[in-house]
Amino acid sequence: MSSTLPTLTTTSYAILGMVGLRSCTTYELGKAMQRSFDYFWPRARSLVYAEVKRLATLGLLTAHKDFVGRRARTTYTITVEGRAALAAWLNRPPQGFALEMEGLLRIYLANFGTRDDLLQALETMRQEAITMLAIAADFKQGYLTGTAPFMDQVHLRALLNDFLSNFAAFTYEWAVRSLATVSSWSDLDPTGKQAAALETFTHIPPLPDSPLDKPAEK
Amino acid sequence: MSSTLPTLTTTSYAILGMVGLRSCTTYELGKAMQRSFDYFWPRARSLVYAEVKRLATLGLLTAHKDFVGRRARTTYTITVEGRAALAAWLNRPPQGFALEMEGLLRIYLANFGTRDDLLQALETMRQEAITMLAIAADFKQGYLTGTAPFMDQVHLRALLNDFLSNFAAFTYEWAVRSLATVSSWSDLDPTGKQAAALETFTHIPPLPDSPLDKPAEK
DNA sequence: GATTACATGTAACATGTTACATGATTAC
DNA sequence: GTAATCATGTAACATGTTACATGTAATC
Repeated sequence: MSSTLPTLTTTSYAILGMVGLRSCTTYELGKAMQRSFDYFWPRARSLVYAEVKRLATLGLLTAHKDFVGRRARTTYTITVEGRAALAAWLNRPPQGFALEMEGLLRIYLANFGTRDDLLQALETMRQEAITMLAIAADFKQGYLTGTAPFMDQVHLRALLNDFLSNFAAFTYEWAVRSLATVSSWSDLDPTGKQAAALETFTHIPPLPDSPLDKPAEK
Repeated sequence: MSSTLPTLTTTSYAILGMVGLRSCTTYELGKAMQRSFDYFWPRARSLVYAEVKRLATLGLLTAHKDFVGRRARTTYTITVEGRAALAAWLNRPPQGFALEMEGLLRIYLANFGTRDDLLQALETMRQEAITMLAIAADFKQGYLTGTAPFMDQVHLRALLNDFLSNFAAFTYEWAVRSLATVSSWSDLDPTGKQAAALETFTHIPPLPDSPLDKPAEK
């Protein structure tokens, strides 16, 4: 025991953890992944197949094969070693986040295109925020009516939903006010737009003035 | 002219656009990329070298070689075709966004670890938000004092900074309130925590009730 | 003149995605 | 019984990262 594992990726732990919550087939896993992780750890369904096999090889999952007609399928269950690996991972500090937003890149480079291009990009982002809000509302519904899976995890899921729904709401509001600003322009020429823009910089939220427990410098 | 280009990636356009803003060497490009794109299109510096060559081969950039001592270096400049390619790209709707946040995954799987693990993860996220706020504050400073590069783009950069600084502020506040919640627990056991959690679901922001201009369905 | 930091790149590798293939089940 | 959709997977490919290698300038 306690041999050092070949380094697993975050995705490995994500999958290991999902199986830990409930034994399931690879297919269910792929589905659940999309339902649950899409907004904070998005991965293609096809990844699951390879990863789950690797985890089984490492002894972190056990595979149970059965048949539907003549077609095989595999159900995976977490092992004691799997739980230990998860616990060890959770004890290490998390990686930083990454945000990829082509829409923002388009703002950065907007002056190579037109005002209408920019409006279009902003509108697309607004639509996405709406989609995300709708999904968050669904989750809310599920938990409030008690029909959501893993009701015993509400206290944790609530933290997540707080983040995700407010992220969506914030994005929505930003898109709306940006659309208003750009709509008020007749083109993307800087002339006459600087003063108002500089003014908005004064509204950006200040640094928190009393860090709760900033770790001591060494 | 107008031959269809072999499909360029978003990263290609990001690089093409940076060169468009100002001709520069590959090294400067790598630096600038990190300074500018890190929070909405993060990529490793080493990518630039390969990509810039490809763009030159396609005729979207021109390369100018000169020497520092006996060592060659290359300065790139955008071509007319490069500008056209950028404009065409800006006219297409942007890809959706992707958020990758290991910290949120750890919340999802928190019950495989301890309360302290979770507090640690939240604290790491709070620190990251602080870092991001500090960077946003620097940009603000640069623009307000007029020392920032590309001052003529303030009207666009202001939209970006609005997003990024508010995203950071939002994340900071979420981390603080989540830390408070988890601190009030003695462990991660669900017992006695559900009611309060369900209550928070009632606070999630509602869907906007009058979409501005939801595109007509077909 | 040795050490360190800046500048310029390459190669090997890791990770992830798209497109396809094909069996089983359901709806008509 | 045939079309559509669900379930299960594989292989080829695209993209991106880490680690290294090495020249040049700055500093002391």
